[in-house]
Amino acid sequence: MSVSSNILKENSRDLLREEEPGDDEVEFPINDEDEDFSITSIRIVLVDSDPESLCLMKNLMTQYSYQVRDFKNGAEAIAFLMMSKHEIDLVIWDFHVPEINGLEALKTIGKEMDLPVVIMSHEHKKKTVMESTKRGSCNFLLKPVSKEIIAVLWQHVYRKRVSIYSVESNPEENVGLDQDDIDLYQTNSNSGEQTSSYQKEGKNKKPRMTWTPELHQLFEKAVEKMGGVEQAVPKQILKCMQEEKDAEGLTRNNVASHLQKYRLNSGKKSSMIQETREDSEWRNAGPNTALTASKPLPNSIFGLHTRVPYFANDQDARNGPMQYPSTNYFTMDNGHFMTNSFANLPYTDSFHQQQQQQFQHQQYSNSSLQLPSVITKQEFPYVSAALENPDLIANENSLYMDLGDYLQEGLSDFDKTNRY
DNA sequence: TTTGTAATAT
DNA sequence: GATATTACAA
Repeated sequence: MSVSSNILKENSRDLLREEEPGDDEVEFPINDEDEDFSITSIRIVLVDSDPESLCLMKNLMTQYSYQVRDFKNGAEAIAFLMMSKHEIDLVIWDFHVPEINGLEALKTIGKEMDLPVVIMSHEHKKKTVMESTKRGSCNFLLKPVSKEIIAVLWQHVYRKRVSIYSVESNPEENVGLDQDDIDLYQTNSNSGEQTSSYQKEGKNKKPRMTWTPELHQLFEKAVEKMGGVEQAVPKQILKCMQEEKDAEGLTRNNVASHLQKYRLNSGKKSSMIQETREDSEWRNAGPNTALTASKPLPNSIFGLHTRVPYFANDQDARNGPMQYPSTNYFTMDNGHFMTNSFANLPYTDSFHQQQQQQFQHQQYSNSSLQLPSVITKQEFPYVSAALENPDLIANENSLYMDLGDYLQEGLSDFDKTNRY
């Protein structure tokens, strides 16, 4: 652990070099004697037409052990990228670069290379943010970019390297499509049947049922009506539910299974009264206590994703995180612009409220640095390396976009443009 | 037959 | 990992 932070530091020292005109073969030293996840240092191309901002950002990033190659000119940056795309880990592009703005950059980079792109801008008009995100920006940073944010930029790279969710997005379909190919992914949104691979030889499998919040509400109501979790019994619950509403396709087994989980859950609730003192200290730590950052965040399933999840419609999007806390979340980064959708969408029933609490507990609320909700053990060394100098940690630029608006305007578009 | 539980599949 | 399905003992 300390080893990797040392590596980071050492590397950062001699790796940075100024851009030399004419020197086309600029390359970052690469030595990935890839043991477990040996990332020596993260190589970033930074593009911003504003020299001051560029310089500031670069300096800051350098302090965090990133290797930075900066460009004022978009065309040059693209040229460089074309040449060195395999040596670069991440691109940060100012939205307002004149010749090649953020969107164009996203388009080109998306087409020509497989690199995560972060867009930044001095403003955060909805349109700017939306367009960037739709175009595939994996983060949107408001300038001036705070240190905390910079400290965690590595994760975009890390996610990609580990490729947990290996991005299987039919690359061939992507080639040659134009700016207006926004609805590229709309394949089977409404076009009747889907002839998916698992539908071989007429043996269509029974579809997996999902417990929507609505369904669960019904379920809970039924359970309540028959005197609590312990009394209720699958068959009667089912009957009760079907009286209430046409719960078509719902089997007794489904109910039994759900009841099983539900009981488990409610049992846990009553016995899980207390958090450890350490937890509490961590959670209650003030916003500027950089020290607290040394406590590893809990390892869990929620986390940053550089893709926007796919939802069939707005309603699903709102419900999704509750419905599938483990798989369907509206996660964005760093707590600045994006956050889980449940945040503004309180639930009224106890089951979901409980889940919501769990979410929030594991979410940004317990991080003084607005780190992503979750960092795995493996990831942690990189963060801690970056954070080793507490002086660098400041707390500023807390900006929130109103998520309600965002969802309303954005989701129908996301829905068309992004699949998960 | 139904239920509770645990293994198995997604 | 979590959740849904399936299997099976009680």
